[in-house]
Amino acid sequence: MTTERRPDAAASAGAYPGAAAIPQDIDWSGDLPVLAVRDELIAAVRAHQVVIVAGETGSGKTTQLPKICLAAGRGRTGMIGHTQPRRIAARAVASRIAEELKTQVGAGVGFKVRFSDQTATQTYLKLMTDGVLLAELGQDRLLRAYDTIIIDEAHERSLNIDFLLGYLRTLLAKRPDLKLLITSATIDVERFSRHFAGAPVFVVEGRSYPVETRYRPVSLEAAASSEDEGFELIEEAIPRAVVEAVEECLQHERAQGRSARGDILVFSSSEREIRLLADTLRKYGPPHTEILPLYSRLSVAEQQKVFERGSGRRIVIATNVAETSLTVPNIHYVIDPGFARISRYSYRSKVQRLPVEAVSQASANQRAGRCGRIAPGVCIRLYSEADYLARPEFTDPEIRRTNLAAVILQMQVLGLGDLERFPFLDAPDSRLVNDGFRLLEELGAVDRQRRITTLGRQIARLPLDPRLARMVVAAAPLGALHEVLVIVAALSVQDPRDRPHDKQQAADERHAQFRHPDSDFLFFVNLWDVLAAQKGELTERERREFARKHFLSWLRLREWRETWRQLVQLCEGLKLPMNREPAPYEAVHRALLTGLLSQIAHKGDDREYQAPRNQKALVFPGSVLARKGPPWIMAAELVETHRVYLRLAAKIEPEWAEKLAGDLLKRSYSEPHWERRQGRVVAFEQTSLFGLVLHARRKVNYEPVNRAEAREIFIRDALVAGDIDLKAAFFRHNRELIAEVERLEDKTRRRDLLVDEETLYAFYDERVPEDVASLKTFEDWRHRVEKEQPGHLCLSREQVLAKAADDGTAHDFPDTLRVAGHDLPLRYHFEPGHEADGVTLLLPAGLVQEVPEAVLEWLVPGLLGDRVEALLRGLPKALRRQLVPLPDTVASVLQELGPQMPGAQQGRPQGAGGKAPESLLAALGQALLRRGVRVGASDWAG
DNA sequence: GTTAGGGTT
Repeated sequence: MTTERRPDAAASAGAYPGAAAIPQDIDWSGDLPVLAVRDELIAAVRAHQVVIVAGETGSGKTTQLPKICLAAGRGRTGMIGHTQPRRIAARAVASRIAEELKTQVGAGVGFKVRFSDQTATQTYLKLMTDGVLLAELGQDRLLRAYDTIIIDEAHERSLNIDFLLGYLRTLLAKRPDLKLLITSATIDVERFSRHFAGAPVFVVEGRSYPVETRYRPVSLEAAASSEDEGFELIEEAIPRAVVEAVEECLQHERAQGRSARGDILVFSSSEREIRLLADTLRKYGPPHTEILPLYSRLSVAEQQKVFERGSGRRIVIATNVAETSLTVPNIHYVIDPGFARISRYSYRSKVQRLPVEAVSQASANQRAGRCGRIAPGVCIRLYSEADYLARPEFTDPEIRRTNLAAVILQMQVLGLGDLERFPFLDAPDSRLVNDGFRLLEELGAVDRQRRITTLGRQIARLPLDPRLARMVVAAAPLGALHEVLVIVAALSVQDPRDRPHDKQQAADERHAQFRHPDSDFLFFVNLWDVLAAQKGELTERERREFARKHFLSWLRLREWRETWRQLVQLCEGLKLPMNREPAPYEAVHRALLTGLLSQIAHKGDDREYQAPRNQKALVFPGSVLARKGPPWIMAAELVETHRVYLRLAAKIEPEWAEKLAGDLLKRSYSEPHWERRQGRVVAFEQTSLFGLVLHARRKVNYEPVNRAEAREIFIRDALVAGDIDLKAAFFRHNRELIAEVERLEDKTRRRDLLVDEETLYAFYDERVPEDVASLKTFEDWRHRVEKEQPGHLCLSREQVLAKAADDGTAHDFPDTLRVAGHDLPLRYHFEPGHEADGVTLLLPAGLVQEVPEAVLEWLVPGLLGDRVEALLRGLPKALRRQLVPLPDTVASVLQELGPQMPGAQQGRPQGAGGKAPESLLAALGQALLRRGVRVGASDWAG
């Protein structure tokens, strides 16, 4: 019986036992459109490496194609791998096909999704999510386990599907024996065909009922006066139009004379809009009608209501969850306002945006199709046909609007080379690619040259968003792996908290007991600890009851637990040690921060936070930090809806970010200056990360920052200016030398004797080594160098004097004046206008009477010239005219007056013995008289 | 003062 296929299977299958389990006779019963072209498809699969099958819902492609592949002889040298976008579909399809092939799920037909692998050695058809197939690439680069791959629902164009389609195109050449089938809704199938070298396309009709589309554009009158049209549209016009459309559906049904009621599906863009529509319909809609919201985050119990047939008419208001993921039963009418929230990652602001946008034609058609599954339906579009036709044909594929870090990292691990040259169906925007690389660099997963690092390989091994995986790797050395795994697992599944709209307060109160005042993340740890303690204590029934009472979704708790368990196993493989002791706040949050560096924020005015790249953001209202507003926080998500919200946040210290930031941290320095007390050059450092100032003004040692500049400042402000606590002979020597020259400058009333600072700077600059820029390094060096050359740093008089000093200086500017038998000190000061300008005789009080006025008039020889000139200039014009040129007169008069100065003749005591000193004015008068100019006593000015 | 929807080594 089995002999016919044995040679075929045994020849190449080797250890693959699945072939032996394939049934001989395939049951083709069932009235499915795809079966009409069964034989052509079988022939096509045999003849071509790639076949594209386009068909709408009800065509039977999903269940029949694997059977067609079997009939074409596939599944003989490897399994038929069949992917689905969603886990639930993979399971469901597996069980339907298993039934048709009269085998058990987990035997001939199996499935593999996260947390559940129901395949066996004899499995020849394996259903799986596309993510699982991608993950298997890590172990099985050529996908040797399969001889046929079916990529189902390729039109959904998720990141996974686009990556697979690109990869498979490169794989086909290396695996000529591999067959590939791609199924899609009947949209854009030519694209798929072109991508795979003109693969044949089979279009199979759908088994659905006709849908009449009616266009009922929303009246914008109400919105016309408003400033924000979009807001008005949702607030006023759409609910009104929905009420009218519901009325139209009921009229249509009455006109049809249908016996059974048909339900109405209304598409909506957000939970908020669903509430609004629900309220409006309850108020103004038809009576005796059940209004049911439907969205993914709704509790299971509330979602379940949609699937339980009630007796009355129902209007289901749903998000896009009803477009592809869930099939709402008994829908005869669809009302489509034509909007949806579309995720768009902004590479500019690094923020995930969720703008409400007009949906594509493809999406609108998919929505309309939802009412043609059981009977002819009516779809009322709340926009015009022209509007519809003006819309883009297809929704942008995910690869065009998402952060690409994870894909890039996977491609690096798989060694797929240049992402720009990878055969994607749609090439990702190069700016998104660059941004993805930037994030990986921020995480340390790639280096500056964009090569994957060891850390990057660890991150890639964890089935997590790269940011979350980074946290896990960081946690172990910080002794916080337990806490971080609990948190990361929670962050990668849906939030287990239920918050029913009518019991929000009760839910919040129940959740509050697990809260931590500073961290939304520790909520998960606190909850985890309580749940973990129950495991040995309570029965599952009691634990379910606990979850229900505390508004926790049992399903999502399970996902959390299973994710955690998977991560724990992987961490063992990565040799990351688990901490037994509870980790302190700081350790946990430092680990988390490694993944969230670009999602920190600083408190600004009001409640607003300053997020990276000059963005304003608000803490999400559900956060424990929403009211508190600590100065620095980090957030697991930065999402823009009405505003930019920081979701799941915790208080941090900016220093943590500073330490982690590495090369990302920008440092700038200001006001470098010498500090005598510290004996070094310091400056104010400002650190910033992504434009956020972490520390504005921190005094730091400037030497390691800029040694050359610090050294210059040290020489200039410490050594040259002398502002340094230095007990050194050279220093005293140099200081004295300089002081002496400065005194000379005062005496001679000039400022050009002392060499300028540049010269002194040059002196030290030449001698002080380049690595000396502080008191300590200077002294260490000096002690060494002075052992060899004691005078190495001593200035000479010549080095300090700018000009050769006049030898007569000591005579012309004596340091003392002998008066009445005493040598009294003279003080010179050069500062015109100052009280002490000129020369000052320091006279003890007791001697005041003994000093003749005349002595003081003469000053000192060096100043006599100035004094005489000033006196001559002060003469009346008539007299002065006779003395021109004045400088000549001064010079010749000085020749005569010099010897007459008191004390001019050495050894002759002034004012003692001999005649009393002559007054300067009298002597000058005599000298002028000898030149024929008579000056009266009254001619001298003041 | 409130988040479209999927998926995983």
